[in-house]
Amino acid sequence: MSETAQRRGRGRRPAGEVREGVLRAAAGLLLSEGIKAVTFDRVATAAGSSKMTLYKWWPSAGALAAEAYFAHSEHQLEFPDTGDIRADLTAQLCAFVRLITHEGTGPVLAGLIGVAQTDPELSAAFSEHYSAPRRALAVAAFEKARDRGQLRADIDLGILVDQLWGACYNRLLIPDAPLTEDYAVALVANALDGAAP
Amino acid sequence: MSETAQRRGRGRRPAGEVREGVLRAAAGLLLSEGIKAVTFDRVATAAGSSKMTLYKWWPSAGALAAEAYFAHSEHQLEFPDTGDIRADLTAQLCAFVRLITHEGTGPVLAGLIGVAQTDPELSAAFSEHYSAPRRALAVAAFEKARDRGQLRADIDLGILVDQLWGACYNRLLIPDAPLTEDYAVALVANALDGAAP
DNA sequence: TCAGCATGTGTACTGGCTGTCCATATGAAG
DNA sequence: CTTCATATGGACAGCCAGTACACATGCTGA
Repeated sequence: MSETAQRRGRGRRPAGEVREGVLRAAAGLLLSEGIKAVTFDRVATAAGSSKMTLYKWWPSAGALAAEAYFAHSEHQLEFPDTGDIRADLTAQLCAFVRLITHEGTGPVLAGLIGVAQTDPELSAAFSEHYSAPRRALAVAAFEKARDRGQLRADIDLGILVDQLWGACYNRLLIPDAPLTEDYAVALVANALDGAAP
Repeated sequence: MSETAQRRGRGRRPAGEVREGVLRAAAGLLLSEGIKAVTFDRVATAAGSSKMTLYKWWPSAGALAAEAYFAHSEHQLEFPDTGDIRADLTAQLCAFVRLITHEGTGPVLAGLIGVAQTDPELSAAFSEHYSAPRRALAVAAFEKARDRGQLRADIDLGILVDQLWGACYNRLLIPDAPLTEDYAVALVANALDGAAP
């Protein structure tokens, strides 16, 4: 698991080397045992490093977990753009549902969001490196669709993001109802066509 | 703060009396210092009780916090029913937004949902006593509206719940965009009328 | 090439929280 | 009133966060 368990002794080590080892160890713990396992103590032990080093570089265990997650899983950010917003949205949202219903990803993502509620540093890192860029990308795609005349000009595109991805996050975080690809398909239809007759 | 700090000595005490004191102490900690302050240790100390007692009655500190929250704040469950689903929804969602943007409620609710991601007992309690009943109530209101012809017959009403309340929860838990009453109004319009031209 | 320094690193320690064991005071049953 | 079952409380070990201090090593200047 941790191939660099033997310490090299005290003193200074190349920063990048230790940093990479710590992130690898954190990612390993995060993916195998969940967010609760990502503590400074355990990561330091697994990386053959010292807690003091981690405290110097990361403000909280949650922030470390977030960086490890983002570095480990460079998920695709590109938004398909075939010119048909309905098809593009359906494809993108189905892919998103597949991602967050995957056993190794959904709980980890949910755990990160969960800890973010009481860890401001993790919250900031999550927003900066994950949620905000993805929101911006979706809004940009919506703007192009609106310019093509596929979306009404008078609606707030940010709201549309919440109605689609936010709805999925809701079923991930508050699992009172199932989260399936059929759900994603129906979600797109609902959002575009409306619920009124 | 805790008027019953003096212990009555060892031995058995009336269960209801202790239980109520514990819940009061837990609610106090939850509302004043947040979910992180609701630990078995601190609640037991504040209630003048013993940790062992808490372990016997609650499976986790999160479950205790949830029960304290639900018992302390018996939020209104009634759904307005004036016959106009658009007006009723707007009123209900605005009230919801007011509730979760209130300084003393929003962070607490977000904290509970956050901890629920890694606390199965809290997750179950939250679903059973909070989210599921509210979802059922909303779906019931939607069914009445649909029978009145105010909603299309072919849509999944559960999805509509996610698109409205889920969108709000999304802005509560992943605060990349502001959460206002204007937002709630626009949300209802979007959900009912759709985003397509 | 080598010495000195600044910097990052490791050890040790305190304090808080979790989860459990065991003695015991008390409410309830007979 | 006596006896018993049971809830209660104190104590304890283990894990983790966060900090203070000693020190080895990579870098810089001569």
